[in-house]
Amino acid sequence: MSAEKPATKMFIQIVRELRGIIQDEEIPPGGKIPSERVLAERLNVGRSSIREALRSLELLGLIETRRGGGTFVADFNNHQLVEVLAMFILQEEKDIRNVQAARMIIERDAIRIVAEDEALRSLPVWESLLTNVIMNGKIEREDVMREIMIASQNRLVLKIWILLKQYSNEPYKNQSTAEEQPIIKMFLSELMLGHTQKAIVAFEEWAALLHKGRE
Amino acid sequence: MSAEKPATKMFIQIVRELRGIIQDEEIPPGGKIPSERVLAERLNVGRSSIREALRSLELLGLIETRRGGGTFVADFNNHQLVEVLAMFILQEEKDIRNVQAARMIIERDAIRIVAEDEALRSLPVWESLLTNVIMNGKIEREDVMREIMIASQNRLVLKIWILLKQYSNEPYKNQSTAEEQPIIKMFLSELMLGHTQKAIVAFEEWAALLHKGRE
DNA sequence: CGAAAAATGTGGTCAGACCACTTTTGTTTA
DNA sequence: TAAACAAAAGTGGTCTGACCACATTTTTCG
Repeated sequence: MSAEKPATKMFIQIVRELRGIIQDEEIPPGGKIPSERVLAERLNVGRSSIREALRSLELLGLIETRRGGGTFVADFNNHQLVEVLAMFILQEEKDIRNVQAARMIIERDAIRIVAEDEALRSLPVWESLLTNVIMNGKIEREDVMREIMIASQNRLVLKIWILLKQYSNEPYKNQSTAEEQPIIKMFLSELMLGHTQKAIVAFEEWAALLHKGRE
Repeated sequence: MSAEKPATKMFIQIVRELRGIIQDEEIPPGGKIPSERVLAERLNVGRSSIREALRSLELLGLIETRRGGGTFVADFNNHQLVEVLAMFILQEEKDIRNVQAARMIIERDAIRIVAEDEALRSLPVWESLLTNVIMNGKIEREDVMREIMIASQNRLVLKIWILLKQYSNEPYKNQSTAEEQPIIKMFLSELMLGHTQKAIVAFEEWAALLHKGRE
């Protein structure tokens, strides 16, 4: 009949209440949430139910817990979510090429973002990297790309990138070879000039070079 | 076994083990997971710890539970994830933008891949979608993009896309408006013709249109 | 006053107990 | 034999109470 079932699971309900509490009491990121025992009494449920809800939120990276300390509202920027999902989703991906492809998609776009933004492409870091290549002749692709990923200012994408990087597990450790240097220089130069397409072309040549040297 | 200091939280560890079990025993989507009591004994932990892990995965929509029935691995799709994350994060407009941006990066590249491949852009599905737009006038952006993601043949990227989609999915099932239709038609046409740039431009106009209609 | 020590608070984990519900099993019956 | 029914077993849902390990606060004492 119309008898109200607990349509939503208890722990989902608790998640809702929790959000209400955080909101009503204006607990800021980093702020402390009432203890599990207090919450249990306040919401009239068992502590274990409270914990199930809290653990869920923790897995999502929405709260942090410190043993002996308490539970705190997390900084929304560290989603543990990505890692956990990766555990389930990436696991079965044996095909490294897919990972590599995914990574390049992200990298390519980050380059575009940086190149097309006056402020971003003017960051001193590119000049610094370029100088480094010319002077020392050694630089790692990963380091360059990390700077670009960071510059592109999307933490979520950065997170995914780092994750893919771990999974692709490539032997890119090599110092840049003499063959690589002119490409790197061109890449960075075009990037700083805001020539998106040329920068991406150079980027792809660079990638192809490394890839070729491995088979 | 020695007294190991669990660097990672117990319930996270259990999540890992769970993944291993699902993998090793090749439990398919919809398949049944061992009962909580069995798992507790098998992993030598308390049932409550098992439950905390399971509840976390349930919140992520990775498993389903049926009271009295059992626990089952789910098919990644519409589950609490969106709702819960929205509940906590939606206020942070910035994060949503990041998700949306990440999603568009992937979509844009998938379009490129399809458009630049003779065989892919010739798939009958595009003609079918186009017809659908013209005849019924209604089509969802999500459905179109899903076809493109699938066609681009990178399962990993497809999965990431699904994840991001859940994160950012707009609550409204907006049918395509009259305003949208010409853009959709142009998009699909250019795609089929292999005009990558034009297709992407149309794609972005489409996105902008949807985005605009929401503020 | 300041440092050491004790008390308190908090999350982490476990064990056991019911409950409500579903599935399986076993028995009876048409 | 086959269908229908009833009993038993299995499973998730929840609560309680008990320790533990660690962190913070309070008290005590030099």
